[in-house]
Amino acid sequence: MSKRQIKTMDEFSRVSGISRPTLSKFFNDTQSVKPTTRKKIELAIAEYDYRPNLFAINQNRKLTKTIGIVVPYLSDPFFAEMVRLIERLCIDRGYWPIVFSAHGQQSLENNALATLRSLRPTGALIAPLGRGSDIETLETFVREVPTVMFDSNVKVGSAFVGSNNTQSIDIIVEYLTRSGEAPCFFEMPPVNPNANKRREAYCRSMGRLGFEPRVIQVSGAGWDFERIGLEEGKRLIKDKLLPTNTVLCSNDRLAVGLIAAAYNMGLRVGLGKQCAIRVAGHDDHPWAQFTSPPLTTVSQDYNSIAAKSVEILFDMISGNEFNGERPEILFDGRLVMRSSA
Amino acid sequence: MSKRQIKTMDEFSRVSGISRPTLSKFFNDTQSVKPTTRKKIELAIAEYDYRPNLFAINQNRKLTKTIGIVVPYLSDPFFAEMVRLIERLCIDRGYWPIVFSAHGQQSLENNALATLRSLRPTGALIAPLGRGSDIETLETFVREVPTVMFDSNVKVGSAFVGSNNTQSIDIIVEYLTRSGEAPCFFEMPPVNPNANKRREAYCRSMGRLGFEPRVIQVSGAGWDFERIGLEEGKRLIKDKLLPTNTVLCSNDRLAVGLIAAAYNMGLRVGLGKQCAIRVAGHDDHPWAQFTSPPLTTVSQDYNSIAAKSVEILFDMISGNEFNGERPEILFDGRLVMRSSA
DNA sequence: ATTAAAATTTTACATGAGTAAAAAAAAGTA
DNA sequence: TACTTTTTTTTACTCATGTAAAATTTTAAT
Repeated sequence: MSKRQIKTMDEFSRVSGISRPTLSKFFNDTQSVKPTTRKKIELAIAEYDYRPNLFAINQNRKLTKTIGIVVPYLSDPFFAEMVRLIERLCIDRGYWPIVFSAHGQQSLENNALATLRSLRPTGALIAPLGRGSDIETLETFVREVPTVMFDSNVKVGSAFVGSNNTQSIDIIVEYLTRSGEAPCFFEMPPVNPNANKRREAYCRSMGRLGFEPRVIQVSGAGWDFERIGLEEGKRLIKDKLLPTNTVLCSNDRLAVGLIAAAYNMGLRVGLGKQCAIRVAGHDDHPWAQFTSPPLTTVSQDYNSIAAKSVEILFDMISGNEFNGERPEILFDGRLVMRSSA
Repeated sequence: MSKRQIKTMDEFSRVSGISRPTLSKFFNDTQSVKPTTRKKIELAIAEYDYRPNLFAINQNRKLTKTIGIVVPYLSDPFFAEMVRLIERLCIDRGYWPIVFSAHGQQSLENNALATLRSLRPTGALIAPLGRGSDIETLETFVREVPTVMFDSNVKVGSAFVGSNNTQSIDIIVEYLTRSGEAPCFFEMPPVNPNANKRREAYCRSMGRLGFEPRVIQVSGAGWDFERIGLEEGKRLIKDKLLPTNTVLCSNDRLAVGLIAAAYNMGLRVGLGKQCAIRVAGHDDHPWAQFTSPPLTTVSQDYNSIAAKSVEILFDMISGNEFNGERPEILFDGRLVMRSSA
């Protein structure tokens, strides 16, 4: 390594003795040049430590080889994990994923979309804020770049991949009623369509099983779900406002807060005789296994959602129109029985 | 909005009636053109929804206006939060932050550095993997781009910002010994210098206070700290291998696991008479407030670390050499008393 | 109205690659 | 060896913006 600093492909062409167009071919697809040439280039790279300038590369390509990923809240382990999976899948296909987080704010989501747009990406995978999203901005965006929406189904973009909330809520309600008292449903004001879907699914499931649905909606805004679960949970317990001793939470983060609240109020959580309250969640968040007691929940199929989103996106990119339809693919959840319910 | 699609600054120049160089000036610094001109441009932007192509912009600038952020593990809420703060600070200075996560793997860290390098960023903020980092790659990187290291002090790069582990461990050891039994120290094989610093600080503090230090190092690799805390914690409790009933964990994530382990083994955690074990952590992770019981810990000063890192980076970018010295700035921790210890 | 200063426009070239077409060289085959 | 096919080189143009220098226009001040 470390002769002099090579900055351009032209210089690198001179020192390596390979013509620039051939180098260009090589950097776009290593396999597209003869093995002997490839060897020579790879040796020269090792010696001069040259890498093409990403800006120059992407400016001129019509296919940018850039994929935008936008999530509402990167500090939420669900999205952190989804991003990890999606990033990997994009890299494997030779693309360059760029991640943006809206940090829960519409202005930042719009900002991310604007920045992303000016990168002229090949495609984008967006988990929108949901209720907080600026639909018009989203629509402008998807008109310009092939986009798959995931997680939260705002009706924009030409495809959606997410969880089958109806099915997943169904199995957990079914489990809870079967193993004990029928649950009430604990939620905060919905931030996205999933939350609504889940409440509706809960009501239907309860109805079908012959129980009266009981929805407890507490106040609270933002993405600080655990805090809301904790504070509102304490209040509900103190004022005895929970209609049942089995609580199905709209998501795991809320459940984490509620379990903390129960502990704080001296209520033992779990399914044993000596327990005062059962708590269940939804998502199988990374934290769910480390609550005390571990959280019974229903998992979202992270891997399938990520894989399918990416697959559909690349279908779209290669011109597949899905017969003019907007595919909506939902993956089933799986019951994860632990000891909180 | 929505006349025809404007794709280049040239087109935009024609439809807006403003010359291209003036537009260029405007997009680089809104304030650098006359108010009347600015108004005209802003109106035209609103009408035609034009944004300059980021690749073309950055290719040609010597100052790229791009800042790279590299963290070892984005799913760790500590880093997620740091990224959030740093991103914001960079944007406020008119720069474009790009985030990379090594996902705990050396190959991915190297990959991120390579990609970042080919973006020719103005500067970079790196929280290295630590023990898993490829020092040579890091050194090559920092030779080329102004870099501030944070969180984990591998001795590379021209500045470091992090926590004062000596001080922070000191106050929690002091608190624990003062309020009850002296703690043992629970750790896993160190992934970075912080872990070592903390163990050493623990031993010194204990020595100074006249206690015998007792370090319990369990096995386990990777970044799945909670799992290690849970599984090894269960083993330690079952086999009665904990030398004391007060445990100071090397970090909060380990403590989260240990609290779950204690619950699982029927041990009540807390500082009351009827509690069997006290658990304390380090970092004040976002989750620390939602364990059962809430975790007593010592906070890292997220805001100061982020702010100072960015400040120093921009100092470096504007040519400040710090008299040839490598500044190492450490922020003190603050004791966060909750009920786990 | 005159003059000076500030801002904008005109003109022209730079950046670092992608890419197309024709010519040349290398490899494979009969 | 001659011929065909594949690969590489040569040449030249493109992309969308940055940026410098000179000419022009606008604004402000006298």
